Amino acid sequence: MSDLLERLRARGWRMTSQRRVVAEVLAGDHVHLTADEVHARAVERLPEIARATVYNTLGELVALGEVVELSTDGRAKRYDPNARRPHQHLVCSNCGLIRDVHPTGDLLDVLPPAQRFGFTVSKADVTYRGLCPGCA
Amino acid sequence: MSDLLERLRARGWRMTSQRRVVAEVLAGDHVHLTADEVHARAVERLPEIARATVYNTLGELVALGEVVELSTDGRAKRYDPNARRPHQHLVCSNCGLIRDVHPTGDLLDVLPPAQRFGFTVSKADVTYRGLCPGCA
DNA sequence: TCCTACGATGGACGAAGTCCAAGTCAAGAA
DNA sequence: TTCTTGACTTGGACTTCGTCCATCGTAGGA
Repeated sequence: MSDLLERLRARGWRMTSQRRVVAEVLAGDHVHLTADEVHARAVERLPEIARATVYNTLGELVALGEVVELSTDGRAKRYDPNARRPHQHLVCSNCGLIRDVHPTGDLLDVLPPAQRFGFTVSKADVTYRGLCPGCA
Repeated sequence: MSDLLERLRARGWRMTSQRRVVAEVLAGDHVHLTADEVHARAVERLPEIARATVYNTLGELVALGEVVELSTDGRAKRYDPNARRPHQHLVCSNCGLIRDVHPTGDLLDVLPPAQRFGFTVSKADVTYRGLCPGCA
């Protein structure tokens, strides 16, 4: 994750304790926290950090392409730090557990030209749904 | 759409003017209205209809499998009456236009067992993103 | 060390959705 | 047809998630 901080600094990001803490909270695989969860964990390390700062920082990380935003359930958006390797998501319909998955092949290939209605299609976001081992 | 009303009645739905109006507002293809849009159109036909009633009715239609709920942008949920024929969605990244599309093949096939983490995967929701003819 | 523009703060605000107590009415019973 | 009743509707308060903004603080260059 420190390479993330390096990349951000290289792009002219002013490094503050708040931004560092948010970036650290997001470290890891299969991490899909809501903004409030990020804030709660950030507060443990930096008690004064404001909710608005977390929202601002998450928005910037998304704009920089370092984090992807997902809304799998229509409730709070979740933030996924694994943005550098494209992937999709597998969600448990019962408990909400989310895993990053890598389908084989190109998902755009299965959408024939006649089904594109003249759109220039550039990506496909897939949410696989089912039951996780614990809920099945 | 009147067959929808028949199906609902057959399932023991008490038919009220409010429910009828909501069902009528949702008629058609490529319809993807938000709850507030449904309410606005319902009010044109039945001025006293309450927002809560629209939410209740939409929730019931979803529970009955007659309407699918989608959240393509993390903002308000949208309601798609074309629930009887499985399909996916193609969304314009610029203006938000949504079309129903039918990809070829089974989208579950491209997720290898090793990528399922023990989940029982039952469906795949796909959002294709790109630019519509008007925005390209 | 000093400056200053960029970032953080926190409280108000807004959008989307839920909840609930009280009133209304669809549809079966008589 | 009228009666009855439980299901449905109403509207306003409330919750959650997120944004905005005026003011304050500070990272990092001079």
